[in-house]
Amino acid sequence: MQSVKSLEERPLTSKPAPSGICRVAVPGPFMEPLDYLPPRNSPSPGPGQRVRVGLGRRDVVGVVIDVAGTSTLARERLRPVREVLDDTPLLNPSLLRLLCWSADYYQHPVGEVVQQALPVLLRQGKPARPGRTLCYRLTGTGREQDPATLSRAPRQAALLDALKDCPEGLTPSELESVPPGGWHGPLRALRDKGWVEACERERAPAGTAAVETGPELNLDQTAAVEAVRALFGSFSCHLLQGVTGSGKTEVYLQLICLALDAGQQVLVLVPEIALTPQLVRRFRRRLDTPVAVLHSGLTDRERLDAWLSVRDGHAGVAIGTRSAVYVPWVRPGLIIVDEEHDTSYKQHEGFRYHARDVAVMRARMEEIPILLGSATPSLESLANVARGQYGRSRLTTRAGGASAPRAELLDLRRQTLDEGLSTGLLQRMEQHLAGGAQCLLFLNRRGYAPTLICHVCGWVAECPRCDARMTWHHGDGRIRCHHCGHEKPRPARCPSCGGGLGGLGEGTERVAQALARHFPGVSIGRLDRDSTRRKGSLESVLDDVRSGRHRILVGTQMLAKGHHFPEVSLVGILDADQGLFSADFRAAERMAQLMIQVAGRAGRADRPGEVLIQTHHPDHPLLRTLVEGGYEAFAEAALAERRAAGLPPFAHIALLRAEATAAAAPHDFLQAARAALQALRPDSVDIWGPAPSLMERRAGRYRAQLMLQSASRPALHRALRAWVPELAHLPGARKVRWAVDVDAIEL
DNA sequence: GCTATCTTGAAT
DNA sequence: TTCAAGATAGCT
Repeated sequence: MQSVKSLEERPLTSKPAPSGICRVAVPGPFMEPLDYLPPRNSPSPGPGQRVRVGLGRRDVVGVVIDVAGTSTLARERLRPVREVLDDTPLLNPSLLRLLCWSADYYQHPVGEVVQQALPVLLRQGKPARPGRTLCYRLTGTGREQDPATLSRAPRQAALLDALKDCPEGLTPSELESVPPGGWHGPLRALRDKGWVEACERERAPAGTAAVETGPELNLDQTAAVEAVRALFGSFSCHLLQGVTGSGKTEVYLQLICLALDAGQQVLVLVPEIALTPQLVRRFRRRLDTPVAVLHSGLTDRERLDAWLSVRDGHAGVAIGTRSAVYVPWVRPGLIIVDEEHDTSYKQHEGFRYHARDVAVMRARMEEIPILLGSATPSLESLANVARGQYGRSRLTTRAGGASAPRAELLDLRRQTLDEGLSTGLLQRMEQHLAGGAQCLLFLNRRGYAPTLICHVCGWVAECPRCDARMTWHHGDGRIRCHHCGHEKPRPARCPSCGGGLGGLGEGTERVAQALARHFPGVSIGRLDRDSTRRKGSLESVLDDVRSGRHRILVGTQMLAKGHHFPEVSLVGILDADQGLFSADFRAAERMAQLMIQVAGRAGRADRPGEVLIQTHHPDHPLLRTLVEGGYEAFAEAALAERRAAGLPPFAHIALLRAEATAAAAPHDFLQAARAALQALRPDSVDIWGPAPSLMERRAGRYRAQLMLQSASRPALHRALRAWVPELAHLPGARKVRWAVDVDAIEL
């Protein structure tokens, strides 16, 4: 383990003059820090230290951003800092800079931005010290046990196995993810045997031993590692484009090891769903350093401890979801963003930042390389490669030499459909099943039928709160709105005419039912949010597919994440048309990414997978390009379309969104906002709207938006900086909930 | 003239 | 965001 130099030992930023004015980021709608006088009886705090200050008639916790000589306000109008909460800076200057950049770029109040980068306990003013948490570890006898002897108690075996990896013990929430279906029982059994004991843990010891070494890298992987290694020590952005199963994670691990050897820390960002216990375990087994995990499932205490262990330089690796991009560190070495195309990196409410983009800026500020990995990179990143801004390495070989699946379009116009399944697809499934293989069907629609309709009068079940139809769920006999969560029992008869009701269209439930009819005796698994709601049920469905019990698996986009099924030889995409004609210009990109990701789940070396895509538009140019040329050809064509239409990444957009229960309020406010913007005469910025949002009414609120578009990023931001601070004072601003969404990804 | 509710402006 | 002063509606 490299020498650990804690933040406390680092030289402080220059000592502020005692008369200096503290500029403090406080929670509230302030685009700039507020000015305070130094505290009366203690030394003046410096940048990065938390302070308690008076704001109105209450006390709030803020962070000193910088110390200035003067204030725009008269000195006697300033209040002194009430209390300094940190002896040393909690956030270092480069992180403060990143936070200020973020606040400006996303036009969000700086105090809210800083606040959201802090663990909850620090936001509340609690001391920045690690706590002690109850955990469980193996006893001496426990360490001598072989999990294999517990074959009759698989959950105990899993627990034992996990505890062996962590000599310092596991906390209850870490145990949560180990065995499927609860850990209390198995843990009790292990404690009764005297193999496990309770203990208190302050933090993981400095040196954890790697218990596994990685496999030999192939040529592509080696080349990728070398390409990124050459970039160490300065800013550079590199795309790792690797088909599913090509071993991107091994490249990450090798690079992490190189950075650790050089005494540096590594930050790894993953999409929400990808941060599985298996991934964390793999990292812990392979790396010679504590691995701090940061995600929303932690308790406040655990989150603070993980955060501090990175900030103090204790953990060499931090792996986390979106908000981890703001974790402070002391020896920045490398940032990795896995599945960089994933839209969950963009926060969809409040401070609407894009963690991947912030990560790139962070790498630039820290002067370190950043690696973006994906099998299906975003068009933004591919455009940056084309412009020469990003480097790129490709991984083309799949594990075990599996070849890429063959894709084919199935023209639905010449097919009879049974519950969304064409004869052509059913026949092909039969062949594959007869050959002993498995089939996987993708339909991005859960429930039984997306519409419940009256066969007599045409009445359809609509959500009372949204401009949307309610989806019929057969399993529990209810109808529910997938947009707001509203649900009720499925009416027995048409409320309008008393006629009989039926389902229009297909969801996964209905397709699974139809498949059961077509393939009697074949076990069918379903993978969607409904079928995996119960804890452990996701794992049990996956196990049943891997063990071969299920021969057919039908599911939603959950299929696209992480699980590989080597025995699957046929992938059916039931409805490719959804993404083709959407009003959202990113729909096609998302559909192509999903299709490629789902297709990537299948196949093995001796039996390449086959992908059948059902469509009513087999001549659609983008779809054809995707099928004939693969994702890269698709991306090239899609980028050409975007360029011709002047859309991102060839233009930059920002949305002003507004919503209210009163139908006219959003439009009126946006109209005023538009006028205000035009009065500023922004240079080279186009204004579109106000226009109703794609689904105008949602959860009882009417929604509308105004779009700003510019080919020039500086021009767009100049306009935003002048305009956004005016918005709150506009007539009607308090009658709506409004938000600025810079680089909006969903329209 | 009273209270309950809404609107508005300000916070350093 | 949170707070409170001022404005307004509805009522006794």
